[in-house]
Amino acid sequence: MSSLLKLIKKELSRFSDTERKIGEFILSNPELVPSMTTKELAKSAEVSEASVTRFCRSIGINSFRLFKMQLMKDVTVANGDLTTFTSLEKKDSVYDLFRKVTYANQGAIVSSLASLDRVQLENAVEALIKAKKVIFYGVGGSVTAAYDGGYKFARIGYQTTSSPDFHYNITVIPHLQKDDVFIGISLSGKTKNVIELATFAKEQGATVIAITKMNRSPLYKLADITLCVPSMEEDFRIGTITSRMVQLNIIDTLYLSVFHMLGDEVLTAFKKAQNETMRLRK
Amino acid sequence: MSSLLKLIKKELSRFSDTERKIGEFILSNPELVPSMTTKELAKSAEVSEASVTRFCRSIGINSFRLFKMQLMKDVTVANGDLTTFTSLEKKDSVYDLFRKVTYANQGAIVSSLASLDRVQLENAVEALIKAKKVIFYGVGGSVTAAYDGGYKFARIGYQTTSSPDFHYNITVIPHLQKDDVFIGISLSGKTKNVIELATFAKEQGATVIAITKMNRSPLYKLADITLCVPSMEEDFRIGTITSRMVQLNIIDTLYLSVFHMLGDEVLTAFKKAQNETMRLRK
DNA sequence: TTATTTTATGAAATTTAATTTCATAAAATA
DNA sequence: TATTTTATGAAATTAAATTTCATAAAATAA
Repeated sequence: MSSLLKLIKKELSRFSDTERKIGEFILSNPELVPSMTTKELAKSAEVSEASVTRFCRSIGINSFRLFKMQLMKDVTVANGDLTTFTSLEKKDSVYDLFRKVTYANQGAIVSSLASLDRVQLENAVEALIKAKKVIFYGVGGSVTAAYDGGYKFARIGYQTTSSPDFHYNITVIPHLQKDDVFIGISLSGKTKNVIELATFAKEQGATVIAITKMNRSPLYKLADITLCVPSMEEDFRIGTITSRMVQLNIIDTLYLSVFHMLGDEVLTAFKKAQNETMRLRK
Repeated sequence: MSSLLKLIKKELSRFSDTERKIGEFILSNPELVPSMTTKELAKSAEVSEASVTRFCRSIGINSFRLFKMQLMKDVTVANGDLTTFTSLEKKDSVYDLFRKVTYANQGAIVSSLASLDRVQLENAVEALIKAKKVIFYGVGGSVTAAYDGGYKFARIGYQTTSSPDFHYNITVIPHLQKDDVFIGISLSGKTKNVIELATFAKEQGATVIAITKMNRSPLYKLADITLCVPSMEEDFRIGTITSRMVQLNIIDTLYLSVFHMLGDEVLTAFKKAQNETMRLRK
């Protein structure tokens, strides 16, 4: 079964009556939905059109159109043999696991196409262009993405910090200026430390960007700009793995966009660093 | 190449100027089109919206919406051969860049299916199972992967280090025992610091695992076990980005495999940590 | 060559689809 | 029991795709 259908099935219990009607219709007619309109689906599931639109948001996908795309992709891939992904089995060989992880990571990255909002992304890039200092903050599994962001943006001339140390960050945040940026990374959006520092950064006048799931979490509400990652937990072990990939994919995009926009000035410095690396290698 | 793209290519000569503009844009950006509107595509190909609609008819598909569906299906399935690689253009919008990065990352991950050797992978997992201490070491862009590895393996009870500090590592390596593991991460396999520490670790009797490109680099030759990442650098900016994803995908696999094999004993500790995280969140 | 018809195209109008707003009723909380 | 929050559908709005219509260029006929 496709990852999207699995997700719906899992969330079914959390849904309201209306949402459940929609979810159940989709689960029993997955191949029909990609070519339906909101109106048709609304009629079939006996709900309003508005509820269909809302349903998509509720499972972390930005629009009905993207939802259909995602669903179709899932259905297509599952049929095409690639590696019909079922969660981990006792008897899996190491190589089986490799294929499953690869497949899951790939799927997660692709599905971020559906969760990330275009306007929010544009706003984030704009905010970063204006900033001098950027703080990346995440804890636990999100430290990797924070670290990666800090490294990348330092390379193109930003003052960055990306320490997971809460208290260190408290000493740094007061130095943020009006146009500077705080990027809080938390899958759930409920991580206390992240929320506290984000709030603190906002008080200093910095722009707060959140990289988190699309739910009504505190971090989500608090942030000026929200970059949403898809919520997809296949196997609980794989779940935590794939979310990191998606965070990194977003960081990559921010970096590349800023790089792209800053253009030549950065490029010179970049090339200089590259040459020096080459030289040291000899 | 997908059947739809093939068709367009074949018909190209028959097309009018306007149709050719559209066809050419689609051929050079197949991964972008499925999420574009007629307006966007019209603008990109420098034609009118009406012409986009007509183009679809002209190649025998009844509506633009169906055309996109078809194309997406094709692109998804055809993913095996990602030889036609995206490069960045001056006029790319932020969202274009996002789509390209996503596509590139996804492609890189999938292509690691081809570069990673099954036996080497099995050997690596076996070595890790036997180890108590694991050192992850990479510099520059590879620090992210090293850090991630350190974090993951610590979670399942290993003694790990993953500092990019060369001298710190020199003080740690002498404590490695016979079955311990040193994982050196370097895309080129030529990074001096990594080679030196790997050599040092090997002298202590540790097993050296390299995550690197498949070339005859010093690191490649020196390592006991080599986990190869595909070498694919189209655009030099995207190149450095995607390589990190592949490294992480391999780390993920190692982690998951070891987790899988260690089984229940680790699981208990894992759950304990998970519960505590939940509790602290409140 | 010149007049007439056909074809290709973009601008504007129309139709269709999706989303948002707003009012209301139900549920949760104080 | 009063107040706030949440969930929902109807209606309004916005966005996307298609069709119509006018025009200019090419093809054909006189």
